[in-house]
Amino acid sequence: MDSFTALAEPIRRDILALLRQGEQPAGALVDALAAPQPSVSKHLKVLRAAGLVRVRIDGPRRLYSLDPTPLAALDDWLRPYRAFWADKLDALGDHLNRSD
Amino acid sequence: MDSFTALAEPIRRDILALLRQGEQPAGALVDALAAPQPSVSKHLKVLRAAGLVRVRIDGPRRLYSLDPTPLAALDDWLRPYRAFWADKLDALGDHLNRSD
DNA sequence: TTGGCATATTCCTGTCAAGGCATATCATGC
DNA sequence: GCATGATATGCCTTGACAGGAATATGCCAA
Repeated sequence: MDSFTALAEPIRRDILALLRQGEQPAGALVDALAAPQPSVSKHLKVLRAAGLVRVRIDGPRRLYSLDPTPLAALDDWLRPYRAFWADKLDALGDHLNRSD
Repeated sequence: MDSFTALAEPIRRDILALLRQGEQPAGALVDALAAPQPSVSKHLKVLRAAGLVRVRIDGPRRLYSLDPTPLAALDDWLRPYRAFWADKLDALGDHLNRSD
């Protein structure tokens, strides 16, 4: 599954957001998300397949961490579009929300 | 449909890429993509619903153009992750700085 | 108003992925 | 080895969505 598709699911974006705090065991994610354990496990599998997270085995636990590579690729994908909202800012006078 | 989901379909990203060249009638997109006309029309509808394109009526034609607003939001969504690939360049695995 | 071109919509069907539940695997401590 | 906790996997059902073909709508010209 490509990273665009992997990111299409809200709960998977929530997982990534949680992993910004650093490496975490799967159980911590289950607790934080208040989602069924098998569901989280399956979403983690998708994120792994898309290269968005890495897993490290620590005894009985799996420690998940963010792998930013596909996000950097997404950033790259956005590049040719940036001129468009830069233009919009100039032309329409800064009513694009920059505080968010 | 949210923009993440809208962007998950490759042909829709192709449409956006074509629209970087500027406003174009639906028919030009059909030709460029070599896809069935109803298919392109339906994908344009999804892109419209997600706010990624605007449409302007010109006689019998519909002229589509890029609306960068959701892409700017995506750029914003990426922001808290940028530190991660910046860090990766500096020092591997050093995610201790919680800048967010 | 009729015909023709451009585009949208509808219906149908197949596929793929998510959710829920049960169960399997794996490592650890006793 | 056995029980236990942590995590993954399998099966099943359901719903969402894409593709294709046919048709509808809308606009214009003659």
